[in-house]
Amino acid sequence: MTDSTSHVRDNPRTRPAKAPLSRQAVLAAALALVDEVGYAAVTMRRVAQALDTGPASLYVYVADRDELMAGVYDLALAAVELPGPADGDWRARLELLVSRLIATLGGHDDIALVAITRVPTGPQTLRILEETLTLLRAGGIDDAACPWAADLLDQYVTSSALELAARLRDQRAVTKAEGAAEATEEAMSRAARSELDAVYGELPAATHPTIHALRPAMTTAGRTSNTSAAWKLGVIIDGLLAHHPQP
Amino acid sequence: MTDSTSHVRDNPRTRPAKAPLSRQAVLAAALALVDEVGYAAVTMRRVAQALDTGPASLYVYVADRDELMAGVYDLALAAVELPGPADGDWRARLELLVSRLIATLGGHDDIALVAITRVPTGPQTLRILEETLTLLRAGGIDDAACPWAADLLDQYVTSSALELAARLRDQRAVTKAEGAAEATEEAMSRAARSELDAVYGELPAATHPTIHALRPAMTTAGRTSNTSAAWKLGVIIDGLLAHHPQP
DNA sequence: ACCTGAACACCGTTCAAGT
DNA sequence: ACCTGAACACCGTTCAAGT
Repeated sequence: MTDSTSHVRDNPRTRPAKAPLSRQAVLAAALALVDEVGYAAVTMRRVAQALDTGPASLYVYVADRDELMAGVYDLALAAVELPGPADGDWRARLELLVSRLIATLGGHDDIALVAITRVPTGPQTLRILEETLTLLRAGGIDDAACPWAADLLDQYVTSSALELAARLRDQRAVTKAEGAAEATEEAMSRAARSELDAVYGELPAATHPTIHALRPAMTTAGRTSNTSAAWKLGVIIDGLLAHHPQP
Repeated sequence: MTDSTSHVRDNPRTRPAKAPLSRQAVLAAALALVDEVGYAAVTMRRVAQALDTGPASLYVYVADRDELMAGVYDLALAAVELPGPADGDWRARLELLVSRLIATLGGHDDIALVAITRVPTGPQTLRILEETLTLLRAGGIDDAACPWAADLLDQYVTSSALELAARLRDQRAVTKAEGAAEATEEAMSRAARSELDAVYGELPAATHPTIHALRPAMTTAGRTSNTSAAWKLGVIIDGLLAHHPQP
């Protein structure tokens, strides 16, 4: 559709007043593209195109694609509101913060991949780290253990966000494929899960007795439901409270 | 160096008896390349080159790059030995299994990225899942919770392997940069950590009081040391034992 | 001084044409 | 029947040449 109107958009007279390029504009355009075409498909060329310029122009504002994506990651985190006193004690607030982080990051496709390649250090990341450490301390976690605990929670957030993003991707693919008629959760349960169910379900008891025995549990509940997410986070926090390594 | 001898290697008479192509040969060549040039730099063209053929020939044995890497991932897991009765009770065995998984995957650069994009279902993956579930059951974890617990452990393994891979990459870069004279652990502590230390260390108490207060803990111990890995795994297992969600 | 067109050195994947 | 050369449609990044 861009082609049919390109000579109109290219015309300086009809072009929508093209705001001057800036780092913020580049990051915002890239984040919008992540949502539209997916993380992997966001190329320097496509970002440039969205900004009505050439790819070379982006390098005035970002060092390379990696650094651009790190900026997008931090920009996405700006939408995460910190829980307040009204949200309960430290544990309730920490659980709320973590679930907001997973929902926000997972809502921008695979943007959480940024946190896997490098340790993010943007202002929004630091804002959330500060809050996480504060809540952990309020929970009585040893000062020496707090950074490790925050790191563990971060690993959990990142991998959960990527799992959520994959789930949403599957969901979109299915609803798009089948005329978008059925409920979203229902649609997903057959598509993405059916192949995995087939793998686990057909393993013979002779070679994989435990997987075979747990077959109903492995399929019914779903590996990445909302209840499993809450359960996992509960495990980690209970573990933080229970774990006292031999001194 | 390939150039100087290319006309010799290209000569069928001097070429080392080029084994016939097979899926196993392709996977093995790709795994060797992952170790040599890194996960991101393993291209279809480079794998083909290592096998003295063209990239198109690979598509007889693998569907695409993603599926090739999934095969490499499973191949890498073949080296993981399952703990036996001599290794202690279920918990000791589970801890040993997890640390072997992290060490093995992390030793092949970013190969663990495979487990983030898709849920691996290769034979080696299933062998290890079977053992993990067996150990969890032996530990008294509820049948219904075992798949979730295994999933949580898998998230921990994957992200820890990627952290380890990043640490080893930094280490190699530093030791290579400075004449390879000093001890490896020592070399790393200044390079990869110093920039992160700078970020945390220079945050003012006014805006980030907790990070500021915990500054010594965040730098001294290191975010990804062996002790922190053991601590984190201990937290998760203690959490699995302590967590009993409201019924 | 700032911007960018064009080029460089790559990619994954396909398929017609060969053996 | 099997294999692959050559081509297609892309990449990220650089830099000389323009304004």
